[in-house]
Amino acid sequence: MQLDNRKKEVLHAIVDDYVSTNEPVGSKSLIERHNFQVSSATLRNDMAELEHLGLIEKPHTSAGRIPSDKGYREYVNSLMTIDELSPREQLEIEKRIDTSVDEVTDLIKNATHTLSETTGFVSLAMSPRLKKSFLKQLKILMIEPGKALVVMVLSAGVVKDKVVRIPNFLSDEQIMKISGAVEKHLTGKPLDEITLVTVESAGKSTDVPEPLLKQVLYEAYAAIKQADELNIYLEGEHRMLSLPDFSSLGRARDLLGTLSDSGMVAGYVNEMENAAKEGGSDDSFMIRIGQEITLEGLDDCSFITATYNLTDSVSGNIGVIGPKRMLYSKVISQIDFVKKKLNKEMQRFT
Amino acid sequence: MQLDNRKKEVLHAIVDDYVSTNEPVGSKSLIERHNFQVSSATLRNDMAELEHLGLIEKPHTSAGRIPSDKGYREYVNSLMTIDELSPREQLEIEKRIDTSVDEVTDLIKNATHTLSETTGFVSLAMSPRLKKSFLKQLKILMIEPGKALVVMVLSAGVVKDKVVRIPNFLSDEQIMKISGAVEKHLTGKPLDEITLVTVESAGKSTDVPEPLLKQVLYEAYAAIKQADELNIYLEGEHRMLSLPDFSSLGRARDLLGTLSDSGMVAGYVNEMENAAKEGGSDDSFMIRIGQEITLEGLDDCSFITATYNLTDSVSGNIGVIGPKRMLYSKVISQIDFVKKKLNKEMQRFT
DNA sequence: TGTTGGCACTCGGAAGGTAAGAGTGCTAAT
DNA sequence: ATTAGCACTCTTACCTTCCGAGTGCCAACA
Repeated sequence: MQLDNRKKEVLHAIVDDYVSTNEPVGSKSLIERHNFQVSSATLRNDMAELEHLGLIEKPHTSAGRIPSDKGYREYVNSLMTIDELSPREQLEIEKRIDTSVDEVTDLIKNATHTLSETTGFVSLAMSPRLKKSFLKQLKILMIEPGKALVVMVLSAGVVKDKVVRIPNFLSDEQIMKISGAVEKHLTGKPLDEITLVTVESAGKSTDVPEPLLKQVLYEAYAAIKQADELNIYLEGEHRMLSLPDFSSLGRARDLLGTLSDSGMVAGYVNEMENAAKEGGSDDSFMIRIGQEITLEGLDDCSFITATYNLTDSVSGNIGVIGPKRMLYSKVISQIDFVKKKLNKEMQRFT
Repeated sequence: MQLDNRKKEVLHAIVDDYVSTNEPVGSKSLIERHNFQVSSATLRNDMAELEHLGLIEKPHTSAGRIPSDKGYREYVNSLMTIDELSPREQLEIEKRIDTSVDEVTDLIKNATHTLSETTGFVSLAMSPRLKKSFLKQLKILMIEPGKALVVMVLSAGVVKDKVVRIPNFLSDEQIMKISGAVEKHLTGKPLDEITLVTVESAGKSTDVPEPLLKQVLYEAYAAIKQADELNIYLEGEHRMLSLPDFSSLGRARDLLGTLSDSGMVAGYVNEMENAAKEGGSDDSFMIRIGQEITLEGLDDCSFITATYNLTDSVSGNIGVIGPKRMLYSKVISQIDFVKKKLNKEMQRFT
């Protein structure tokens, strides 16, 4: 995209003005508000050019221009500058995140909540991708005949457990034997390398009769697999209703309808993450604008996520879904700050 | 409320018509749609009377009448008849609730989801009130230096746990001692009878040095208290946006804003439950209509909940928040059916 | 070649005015 | 107690008009 400097400034100004006023911006008001040393007619020529390039568009013939998805994209990629949050703002966020929690999950939820409050948009976080973390402990505890609890401690400092059904007549002792054998064989293995076969071979060394053993091992395997399932935390959906961008009930309904299917959103975030990894983009933010988002009803939204790290190999995402008419630089620095705060606090757990 | 038969029929008809058409109903359309053996002028007189009694009201001078909160209340209390769901509908619900889950919590979530889908409204469920359930097992497991897991098995078939911090230099053995002592003293006690004092005295019999012991016991106590905290599950908030009753963005925003504070909703449900218990109402449904609801933004809603039972003494609530312009009898039978299904499936866990 | 002033043109939105329709309350008659 | 009739009210939809912001283009200019 080869734009001369003034055209860049014009696009920049249009985005800024439109974001702050929510009105299509015309050549005249552009002159009034910014210090362009040229006349409105000149800007009109520039704007016609920008429109030709698909960076801005007009809602109808006699209105000003608004940025197109492509225009926002250009703005985000090359035009905007991101500056740090002011100390005030930083303090505000630090005050909000409650870090006196005992589990990583709570910390993430807190961060998500804070992010939604500070941005005024929908925030979301994915639970850490635990596939790459390894098993530090695994215990099967007898709860009552027919019922046991599989407790797993993972390298990332996370504890997971699951109630499982076991054959009724297994004794406490037998369970302990199995538990010990499984733990011995699996400790140190990353979750994504543990398969049903691995688990079953781990149980071989016990003298528990075959079919019973097999059932317990299967349940243990299921518990392990459940441990690396991804959760998503979404917050502040209702805030979208306060934005003029969603003052049409139809849009709002489509948006919230889609967001209510959290599994679908989680899937999309995962796709984004994978695409970013493959694309080799070392940019720390993933940004999708408007129609770039393939989820239904998010045409007027932008999706911005960052990656937090629980350990070197275990990470997750945290970010925001807002109107595409947003203060990108501000929101990005807010996400960035929350992410950093999260990374720092997470060290306590690992 | 002494109403002659025809007036009752008129109110009944007005509610029915208004619920199904969402239009204020006038004397003429009332005649057309129902088999009143009198003229519209007579109905007009009756309606004037009903309005005088505060049971119906008109949005403006030249419109038909709509039921007031009091009118709905009369309808719900004395006018409507509740009939069972058709076999079709029953089947539909049974098909939807996935009962192949391992934990009570998942069952409740499933039921809530189903209820929202079948009614088309917001559904909600409270987790079981575990105060009255007693401790069957309590184990403190060492995870790593400074960190332990408190696992509790409750009489209601529920397993709860919490990661807690403990002094770094406590040994595995010491923790096991404490765990054993606490379990021995507390097993069989209902949760609401366990206090910090109880827990601390339970630890006396160990030979672990005082300040360390005290910290562990405190954490154990905190874990127990956390176990009986109430959770609320809310589903389908976005469905409200599809209802004509909330086609005004302002109303919709207020409603979803309030619902987003799940703690507040949970508190309200609890209040309702307590009020019902004190009132000695043996009615199995709690119904709040319009302004009867003290939560902000729910003026146009009705709140209907029923009580499910996990055990004799452990119960929770499940229900619906919908527009007050709803098919009460249908919704009530839907909730009733889901509740019964839930009660039945829960027996598996206890 | 890029910039500028000028001007005719377009279109959406606000304002105002009218007509239709549904429903009411009241009165007088049955 | 019930009914027919009628004047009155109020909302809604629809039309017309008008204003202003903004555009594109042209001819003149540096």
